[in-house]
Amino acid sequence: MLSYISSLIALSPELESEIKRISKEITVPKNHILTKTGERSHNLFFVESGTLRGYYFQEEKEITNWFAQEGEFATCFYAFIGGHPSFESIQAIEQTVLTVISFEALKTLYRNFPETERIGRVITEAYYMKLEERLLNIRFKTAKERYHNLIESRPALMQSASLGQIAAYLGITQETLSRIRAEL
Amino acid sequence: MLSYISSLIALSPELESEIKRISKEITVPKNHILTKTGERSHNLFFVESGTLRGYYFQEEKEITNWFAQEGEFATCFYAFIGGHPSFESIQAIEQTVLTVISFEALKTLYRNFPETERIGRVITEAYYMKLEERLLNIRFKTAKERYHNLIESRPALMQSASLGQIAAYLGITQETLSRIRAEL
DNA sequence: GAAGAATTTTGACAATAGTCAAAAAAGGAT
DNA sequence: ATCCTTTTTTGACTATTGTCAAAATTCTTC
Repeated sequence: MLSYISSLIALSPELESEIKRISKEITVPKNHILTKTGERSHNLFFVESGTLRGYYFQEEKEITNWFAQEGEFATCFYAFIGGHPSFESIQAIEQTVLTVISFEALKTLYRNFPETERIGRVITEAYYMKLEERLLNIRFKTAKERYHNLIESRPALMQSASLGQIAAYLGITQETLSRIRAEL
Repeated sequence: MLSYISSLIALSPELESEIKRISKEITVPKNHILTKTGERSHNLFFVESGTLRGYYFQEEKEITNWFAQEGEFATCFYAFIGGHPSFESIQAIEQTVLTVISFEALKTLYRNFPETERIGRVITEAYYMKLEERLLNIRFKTAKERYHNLIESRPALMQSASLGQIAAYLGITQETLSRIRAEL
């Protein structure tokens, strides 16, 4: 995480040691749940290796909303920007190494090192742009195109995520995805 | 705009007069273009009455990306969060009364009245949640459901926006929308 | 108010994606 | 290795949406 952050802002030795102090690295096994729907205490995660997914329930069914892989930040974004309770759960879909910072610690960091506010902005921006891109994709591309896009942009996902998770993410049924896959 | 802002943060007399000083109300006619793709100087708009649309070109075709109506903020959001050049254009689709604040003035406002940062956060949040909702809609609802949703949530849009604009916004073709409409 | 432009509707057809049900394959635990 | 569970694939059929072309309607402008 530090090397990623240092690509965003200048990292003074004091700031670096402060970030080290408030963050901790953890390793979670496959299927481990990091955040549950409705939870009020929030963390910002940075994926060092492995994969996380964000999901929630809709009409009894689990809907996978996003994936985060190596080098990406992940959090319940709605809670991140608004301080609301999380409406989605976050789960590791394979063994994952994470750096964790609590929202409280992050706020204190913003106060003591104002230049770190940029981190928050960059996360917001990245989240928003990804969402925008997905919306365009789904509005104007066929399921097949979206699937091939996903393979290109996140090849590693194909190993770790299940068909059902990928299908929900792409907004299609499992069966359709299975057929698209068989075609090649 | 002031009455909307006062619902978000306490509005001291000084802050109120400062906002009045840096913002100006303008009236633009139908089809007037407020922001062009690629522009570097940006404004935040607040719609007092009327309707704006954000759009851009993709493969020669104009794609309507969003609508903003009475009581909503509108801007090229990507530029708003990241300070990038605008990738979309903003146009009034009917006679529209707007309050305008430039990004520069807004930054100065943030500095002088830190409580106004909340405004930026609320705008970000609203934008993000709307986008998220749209993505869910389009992932799991049929064109018909999405159209009826839109009628419910923005009845006034049906008068001011053209069929093609609404169709692009919903991610369907004009013909399909026309047929959905005819069914009732 | 007529001519021309733009927008909307309709038709016929094709392609895409969904549904429900069952079979096949893969993964885990004992 | 075998049984059990979960995931993935396949089949048959249906529903939804897109495409291309033309007709009808509405909106502008002179």
